[in-house]
Amino acid sequence: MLKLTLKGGDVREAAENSTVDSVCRDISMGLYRAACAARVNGEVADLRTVLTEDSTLDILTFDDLDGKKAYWHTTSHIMAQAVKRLYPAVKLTIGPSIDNGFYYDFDLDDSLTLEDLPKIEAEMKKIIKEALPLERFTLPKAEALELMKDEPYKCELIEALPEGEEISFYKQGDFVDLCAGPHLPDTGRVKAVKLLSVTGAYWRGDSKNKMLKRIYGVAFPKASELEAHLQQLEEAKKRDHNKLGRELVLFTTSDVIGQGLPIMLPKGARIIQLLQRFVEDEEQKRGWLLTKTPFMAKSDLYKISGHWDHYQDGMFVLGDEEKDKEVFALRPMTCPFQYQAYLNRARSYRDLPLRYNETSTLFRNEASGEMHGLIRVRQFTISEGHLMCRPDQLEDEFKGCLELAIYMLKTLGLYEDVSYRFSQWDPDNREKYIGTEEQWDEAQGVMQRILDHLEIPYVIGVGEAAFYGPKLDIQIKNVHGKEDTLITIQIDQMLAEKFGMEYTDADGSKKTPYIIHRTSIGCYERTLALLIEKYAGAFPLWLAPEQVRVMPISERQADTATAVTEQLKAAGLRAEADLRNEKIGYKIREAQMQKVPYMLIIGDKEAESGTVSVRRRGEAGDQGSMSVEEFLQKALVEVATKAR
RNA sequence: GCUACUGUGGCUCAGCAGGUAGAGCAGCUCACUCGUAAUGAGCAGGUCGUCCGUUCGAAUCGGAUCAGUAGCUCCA
Repeated sequence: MLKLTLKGGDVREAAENSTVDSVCRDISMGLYRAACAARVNGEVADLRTVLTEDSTLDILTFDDLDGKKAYWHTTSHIMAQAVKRLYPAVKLTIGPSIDNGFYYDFDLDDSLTLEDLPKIEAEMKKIIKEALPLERFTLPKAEALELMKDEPYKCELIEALPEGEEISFYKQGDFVDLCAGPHLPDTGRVKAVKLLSVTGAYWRGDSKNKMLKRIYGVAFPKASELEAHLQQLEEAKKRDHNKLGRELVLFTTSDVIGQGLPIMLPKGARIIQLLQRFVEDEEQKRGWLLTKTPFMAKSDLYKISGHWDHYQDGMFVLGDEEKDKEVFALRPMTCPFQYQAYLNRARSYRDLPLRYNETSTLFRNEASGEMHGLIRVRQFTISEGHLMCRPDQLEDEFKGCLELAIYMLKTLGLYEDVSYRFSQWDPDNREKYIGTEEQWDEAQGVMQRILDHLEIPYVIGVGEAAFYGPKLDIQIKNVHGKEDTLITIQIDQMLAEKFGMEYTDADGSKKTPYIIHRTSIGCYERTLALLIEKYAGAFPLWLAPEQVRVMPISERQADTATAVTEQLKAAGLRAEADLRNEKIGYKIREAQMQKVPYMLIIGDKEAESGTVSVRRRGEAGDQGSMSVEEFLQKALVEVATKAR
């Protein structure tokens, strides 16, 4: 008998060579039905795995991440089988599970659109009904290639595997796929499936390769869970900043202005102004010195920095090098400009750290398909900063930059939604970067020591570094689950060297300073986008473009309403009066839709007693009456504390 | 840039086997007027993204282009 240590620490006996599946059945039929995969001695494995030794055994259900992955991965195989049945000429590539479902990439010459998905779903349902068992087998490389001889992409994958390795396959009915597993025991385990979208995707993620057709989908053990998930996707779409931001008249775009060039309307511009004032004031408190540098420079500057060689496609170049005496380019980054400020005079070790900040507008010629609402644009304004310091100051200064970023995120209420990425270079893609291997090892080593010392929980992003150095990126997901960088803090010595930046140390020797590139709140457009989604347009009082709407119940209180509005405005609140002859319910409805935080309602009773009936956005009914002064004090405190 | 989809008044949409546009909301005007998410009536508003083509005739068909969306690649 084998001794199996289960999740709770319970030990269970099982006959030698029994399968995980049969152990599940012994434990309970409920578990047997819910099981998706197992973790045997820490390794994720199929339920059909044969147990040959004493082991630890975790049964993974759909509630476990790895259980979900097996479930979705099997669903992707079912989809591939269905597509193969409907389109026999299709060539299979890869089809993994992802965070929120699965996809499969197909090479198919026929067109494939959203309208084809129900047909594929119907075929999948047949396969599910057939409850085909998934059987695992392995082959040596030569035989694997022979088996997959009609699947060129599979052969390419097999060729890349090391010699001598047994290659695993999964077979369900007449469908065989190269796959490491694990998988559900049979296709009948999948219950509710929905195919969501069909898009293009490059083979092996390389834009030089052929573009394949990718189908995304999701599946759940219960139809009700699928329904709830689809409902959630619909709800998320309602928070989409690109829709909400336009509805709430925060921004717009114009065909004749161009792609990636949003127009900030008064309400959006006000929010950005509030954010900028907040950031600049906070940076000043923390010892940052504001610069204002030009939006463009001669090509000479970018030739020194390396932008000309490494970033020219991303820049808006004004003029033609062949014809014109001088060629300019709009700045894609602030670094070389602020370096010129440093180079203004000789620097001593006593001058360091030197912290330069700037509310900096940048221009990047993004490829046409990259633009997205306010998240990815061609002109944006960033809370930029460059900090020059000595090696002995580097860690403290890095920490200071990080603390500032965290303070900003916490104030905005975004902190709980972010994650850290340590973005490193890709040594196999040298032409993307400047500097030597030694310089990269050095810079990344320094950064890693600091991150580990500060106990920052990060994931490593290989190939995500800037061309001049490694980055700590603070990542955030938008309403569709797509991740973007909100904030970045970088360590760089290479550009400092290129620009001949130095300081005189205590011993009289010339040294190159470390430079920290950082942003405190990211770029305002992107941050605004994420705030719109975070709050579904209902901004905290301190950021709301309109903070108070004053509403007389009838014409009789119009003068009082005007006077109250003026009083609030004089005290610094952004207040508007709604003097239209509309029913009070109608006015409230409109203010609610526009997400105005406070509504002040004035009837005869209030007008006579000098009070207002206060209603808070999103709440049913009024909070009660109070004097205008009392409301004003309350509101001003809420603004000052930046309450959320 | 690539693969697909989309583009009708400020917004949401109808009209599309080709015969020169229709609704609701918003706007404006008038009437009503004291109580918590839509008071009533009327008016006005569109060269159907743009350009070229097919046709006696195009919002409807074809092409190009611009813009938007999803994803890929790239990136803050």
